[in-house]
Amino acid sequence: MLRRERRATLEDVAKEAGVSLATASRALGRSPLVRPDTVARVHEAAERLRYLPGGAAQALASGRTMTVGAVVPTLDHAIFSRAIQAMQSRLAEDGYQLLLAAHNYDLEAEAKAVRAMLSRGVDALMLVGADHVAETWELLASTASPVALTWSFNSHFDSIGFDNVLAGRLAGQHLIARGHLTFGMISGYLASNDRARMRVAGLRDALGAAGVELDQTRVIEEPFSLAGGRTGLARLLKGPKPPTAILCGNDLLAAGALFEAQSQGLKVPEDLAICGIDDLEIASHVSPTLTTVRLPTAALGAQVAQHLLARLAGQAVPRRVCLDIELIKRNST
Amino acid sequence: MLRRERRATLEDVAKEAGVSLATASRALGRSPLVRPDTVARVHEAAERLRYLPGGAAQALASGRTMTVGAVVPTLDHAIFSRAIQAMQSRLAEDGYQLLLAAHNYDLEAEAKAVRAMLSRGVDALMLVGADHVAETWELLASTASPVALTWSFNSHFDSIGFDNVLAGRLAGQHLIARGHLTFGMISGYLASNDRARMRVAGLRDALGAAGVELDQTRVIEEPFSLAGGRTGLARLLKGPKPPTAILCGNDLLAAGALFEAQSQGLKVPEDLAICGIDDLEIASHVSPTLTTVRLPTAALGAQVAQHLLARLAGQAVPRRVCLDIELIKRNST
DNA sequence: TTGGCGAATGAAAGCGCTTCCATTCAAGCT
DNA sequence: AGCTTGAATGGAAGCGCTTTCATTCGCCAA
Repeated sequence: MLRRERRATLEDVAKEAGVSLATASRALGRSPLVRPDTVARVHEAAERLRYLPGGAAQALASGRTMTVGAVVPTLDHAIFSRAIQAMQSRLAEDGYQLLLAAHNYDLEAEAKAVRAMLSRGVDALMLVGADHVAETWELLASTASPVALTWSFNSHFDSIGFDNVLAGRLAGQHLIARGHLTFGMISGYLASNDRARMRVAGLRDALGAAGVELDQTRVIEEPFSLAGGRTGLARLLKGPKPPTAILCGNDLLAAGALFEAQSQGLKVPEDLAICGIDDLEIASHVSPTLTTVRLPTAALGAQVAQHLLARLAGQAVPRRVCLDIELIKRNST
Repeated sequence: MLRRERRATLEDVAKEAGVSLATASRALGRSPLVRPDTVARVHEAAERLRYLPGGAAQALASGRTMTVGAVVPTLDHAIFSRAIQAMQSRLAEDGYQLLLAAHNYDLEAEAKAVRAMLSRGVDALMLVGADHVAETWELLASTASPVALTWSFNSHFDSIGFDNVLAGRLAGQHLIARGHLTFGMISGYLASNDRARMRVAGLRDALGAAGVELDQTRVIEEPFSLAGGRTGLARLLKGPKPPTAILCGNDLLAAGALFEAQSQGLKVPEDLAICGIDDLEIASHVSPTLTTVRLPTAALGAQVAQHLLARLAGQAVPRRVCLDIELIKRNST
């Protein structure tokens, strides 16, 4: 049953339909210069031969690959996988494919991925954050393809993201308003992650405005996970004068902290207030439900796709899009 | 600062290095037929010109795209995003890129994605499950690229997965052993999802062996999410003679069911035993911790990549790989 | 009838690589 | 010295498309 015949080419189709290569190409490529009945003949021929266009040849001849690249830190966080999912659906609507790479917060690996994608050929590219090594910046600067930076902002490239400082600040103001005076923060690793650093800065900002200091030793770095949240809180509680309110870099950390607090016998929010960032599904299902700052990540993904698509279509687009974020007050604070 | 010079081509590099096109190509392509000092000269020239190979041309000339495609139902479940993440890392090690598409359990969309990838050009392809429309099967049968089906098995294509029936059966046997007699199952949607159907079958199997029936009305279909688990359990409890033990199609449903049980004042596991499938991180952090069947999804992803890579390298590989799964007993049963 | 024009089609030139084949040259033999 | 041999290199033919430019043809106005 193996068919060893070589894959049909456009030339075969043209022959089968009794037209020239050029006409066949135009007929399949929705060009307006072909008579409708010719278009039909060519399509039938293509169908009959089970013709599949050869992407490599198309790309070489046209200069377009119909592919968009995305380079993210990881897919292991719902945040990114959801954004990617949304982005891919939107791209697919316009016939674009998605080339994906994750670098696990290794910026050298990121540079390699960007280089590979640019070499491989992508019509546009999205990256996360504004923390990149020099090689990455050079690569981005020298490519002709549209580039979108996401999650945070940068003045040299189109950026679509949210105000991460504000996220920290909203949480901080809320906690201050609740009367807390001793704070802690459980963050992801700060190196290679400008988003995380900005959230800390935002919290510090809000506290500062109320005359409260956030001691550096009270900012704990842990992996973005439930386990990270648990050990993070455990570390915080071990110190002198444990905080009565903590902000977590994301909801996974927050949920982990919540579980740890409960297993240490602390009442949330009475003994300890916990605030997250992201608004993952889990935030509204744990008890107490989790106060958090909602980040519209699916929308982010869709917008990035939309933005890139528009640029590819030659349309004018804003160089900077800042999506709204919002504090969701629930019962953990 | 914009550089409008057209991107350097291999010909430019060859000229710069004072060698022929052929030699330049060989020098950059780790061919053994070039003198080391020539290789060095060419590399320096490439560096100097900031040469990036043109993927389209490489693909057209060599017939290899250095790209592997993956088509998954969704990235919104940790299960898939983790597998994809692992797969991508492994592929990257060998210089392959990952083209990704999600179809949201829409098998027609899946066929479109497969067609697009095959057309675009992928050297190998991975799909999830063995539920596919005719067009997909035809496409897979007529391509020369290696194909791997994952999660479940199929005799016509290489398959890498686990025994989903066994997953259901392990859970069922465990619950039976705990003395339960009235069961329910909260599953994802069964249409377009052979994995889900097999898990139900496995449970039914185990119960049957103990002389217990699983009524069809006790198999609830809900979206794979915490919310789905909640409403699923709520529906189950509303019926006559509510179950004392339930199996959930995945851990998200199980955690949701657990939250719902607790908010309805049921004690788990005393009043109700809950068992999940997947062993997500959350399973070991909720209280009571969740009994579940561990599926090695990250390993799955890595193995798929490994398998495809081996086939691309012309090595012999098993046509069927069944990964071990294991019941993890915790405190929810 | 003839010239002119636009619509539809065809011929052919690449796109930037890989790779087969031919060529060159130095070293190792007899 | 003359010949074989193998290593290193160059020449050139594609890979399968898109797109520019030229050509053909029918039709209308003159």
